[in-house]
Amino acid sequence: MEKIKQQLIKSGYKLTKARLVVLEYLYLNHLTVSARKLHQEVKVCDQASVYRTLNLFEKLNLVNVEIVNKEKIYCLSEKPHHHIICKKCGYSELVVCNHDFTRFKKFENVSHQLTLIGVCKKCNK
Amino acid sequence: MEKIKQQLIKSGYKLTKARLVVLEYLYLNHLTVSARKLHQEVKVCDQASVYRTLNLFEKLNLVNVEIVNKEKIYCLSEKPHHHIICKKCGYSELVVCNHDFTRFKKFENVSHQLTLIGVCKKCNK
DNA sequence: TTTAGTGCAAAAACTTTGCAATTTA
DNA sequence: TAAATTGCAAAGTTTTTGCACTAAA
Repeated sequence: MEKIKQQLIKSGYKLTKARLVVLEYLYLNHLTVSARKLHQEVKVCDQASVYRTLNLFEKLNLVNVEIVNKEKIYCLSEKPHHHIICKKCGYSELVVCNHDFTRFKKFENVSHQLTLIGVCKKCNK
Repeated sequence: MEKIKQQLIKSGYKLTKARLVVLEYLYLNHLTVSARKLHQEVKVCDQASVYRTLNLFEKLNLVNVEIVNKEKIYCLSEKPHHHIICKKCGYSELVVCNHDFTRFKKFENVSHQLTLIGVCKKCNK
């Protein structure tokens, strides 16, 4: 988390309350959050600020965006990992990332997003 | 494509003009399309029908949804494949899928979405 | 003190919905 | 012909924006 703060500063952005709150929220709940939910739960700042913050984080590649059940969800990309998500109840677990998808003929700076979607055994009873 | 049509029929859905057009569009342009663009280019049916069709296809797992540059993009999931996409110009290529991400302790019926995002060498000059 | 960032409220963009009319099987 | 699907127009959501005010460095 400190590292991310440093990166924000280094890139010329200020460490504002909105950014710190969103960052902390993503850090603590770093499984899955949509912008809407994040704003509902973090009442500290305006929704516009939540969106602006998430957009900034996205631009700086601090977060990954995925879609689950028609909802954009955000998570910190700090540590390489993925999620496996139950499409019925939303339960999710981290999946360690040990993939190397970086070598391509015509592309450089390649990063990857992997989302695993299934049904957890509880829901599948 | 025939296989998909059969699946629609078997699931009790009618082969309407809207569905055929969207299906064909996805088949021909099966790299990346957003709902908006799809509707712009396929002027045959109403936007509501495009959305309804894409939602149906999504429910039946006929398409995958990913996010690139804040845009939901759809592609047929018929053949296992992924995309590598240039985040600057949108240029994309298919990447053959040979991954097996199906075995998990607490999950069943696991499918995966993988998106590779980079910068193509043209843009990186 | 300066500049970036915020909140607010309004606008824009995106997606869904109800219902009468149409189309498919 | 019956049932599913569509178009249209309106409503609902989500996301962005302009601008005066505030906070960070």
